[in-house]
This record gives sequence, structure tokens and C-alpha cells, in this order.
Amino acid sequence: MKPKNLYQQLQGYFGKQYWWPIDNNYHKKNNCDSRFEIIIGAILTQNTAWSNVEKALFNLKENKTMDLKNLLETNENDLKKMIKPSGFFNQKAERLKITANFFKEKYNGNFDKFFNQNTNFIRKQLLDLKGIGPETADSIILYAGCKPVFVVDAYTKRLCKRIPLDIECSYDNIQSFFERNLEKNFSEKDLVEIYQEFHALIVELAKNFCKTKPDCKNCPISDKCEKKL
DNA sequence: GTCCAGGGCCGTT
DNA sequence: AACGGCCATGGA
Repeated sequence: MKPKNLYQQLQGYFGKQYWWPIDNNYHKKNNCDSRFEIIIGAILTQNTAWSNVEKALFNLKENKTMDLKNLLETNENDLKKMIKPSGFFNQKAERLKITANFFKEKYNGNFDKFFNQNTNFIRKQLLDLKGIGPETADSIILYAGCKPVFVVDAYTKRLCKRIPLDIECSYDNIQSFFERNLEKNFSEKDLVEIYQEFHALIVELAKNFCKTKPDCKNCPISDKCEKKL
């Protein structure tokens, strides 16, 4: 299975996904307004349906809390109420506060300054924050920082096992497998968009076909899959 | 009523 | 290092 072919096949079937930013400003560089919202969304969507996250994001905007300073000034109980629809609101409220506080204290709210650093260093700093693990960190780097990292989630791991890829399906293994292969086939400039779309396409595939109970019969990539459940 | 979402932390082996 | 329990809401 070649990642390049898988990507093109998924892209051909599902089309363009336009995940983040939500307002379709994909082409716009340095879209600082959406950066904060992307970071918030990445935390809120942890093990949570996006439809529920949207309700929480709406509440935050309604209360003018989609803003670094205002979020930090908001009482934690009020914050919990706003993000309640996204579930796990106790821990997520804490995670939002910790993350917002990090950007304020270390970077004075300057997201450009943060994202202009070396990617490995960016990743390390994010992972040091309580509540941000590998997937959330990489989502932030890819969608808010527009830097080329391949995001692995539960769906990608499921795909890894089912196709199967001939590797151990751990986060780091899957990530480097896709990155190694795609870096050869695409220019640096195109990689960001490809990683953004690829991740979204895998989610779409897993939601519609490669589900817990898979629908292999109608799956658009069944020709590439050995499992056929 | 049951299952499951665009995970991560923490305590136990 | 690896694994299981836990966190919580809302739609299918």
C-alpha cells in the first residue's frame, strides 16, 4: 500500500474536505484569528464528536470568550458551562486554561512567535502541557501552525491494522511511515495541504465505511485492503 | 436503552 | 513500557 495512492484515491472519492479553519480561509496565511479557535477546537474534540464541539465553540463566541485574554479572565465554572456540550468539561476547562496561560506567559499571546520556531521544539512545548498529547499537539501544529506533520488518530490506527500496513501500529510508527513516503512524492509546499486533507479524509473514510462494524462491501478503498471483514 | 465520538491522564502491573 | 479505568455529552 502506497500512501500516495491511498491519498489520491480517497481524495478522488470524497473530494476536498476543508476542515480547519472552519471559515474556509485555507489559503490565507497567518490567519491569527482562527489560530486560537483551532487550538481550542483541537482540545475540545478529544474523543468527542465534532457536532458537540461546535455547540461549545458557539457558546464561547457568544460570550466573547474565543479570545486568549477573555478566556483567561473567565471564571472556570462559567467556562465549564460554556463548553459543557463537548463533554469531559471538567478536565477540558482546565486544559483550556493551562494552554491559554502558556501562550500568554511564554509568548505574550503572540502565536506567530510561537509557530515560527522549530517544529520539534514547538511539539515538545505542546506535549509538556497537561492535557495535550500527540494527536492534539500535531493537530495544532498542522492546522494552526501550518507545518507539515502527519496526524494519527484512532481511525488511522484502525486503518493501519485492517489494511494492514506492515508496521507496528503505534503513533510514532504510523506517523513516520506516512511522512517518509509522502515527503518523497510531494514538494515541501504541498505537504501541509496534503497532510491536512489526508487526515480529514481518513476520518471521513472511518466514519462512513471503516467503522467499528465495517462496511467493506461499499468501501472506496476495498481494493487496497486485505482484511475484507 | 446501547454505542460511540477527530484522546489523554493516572494508577497499577 | 503497557494496559485499563476514567472522564461526560448528544446524536444515531
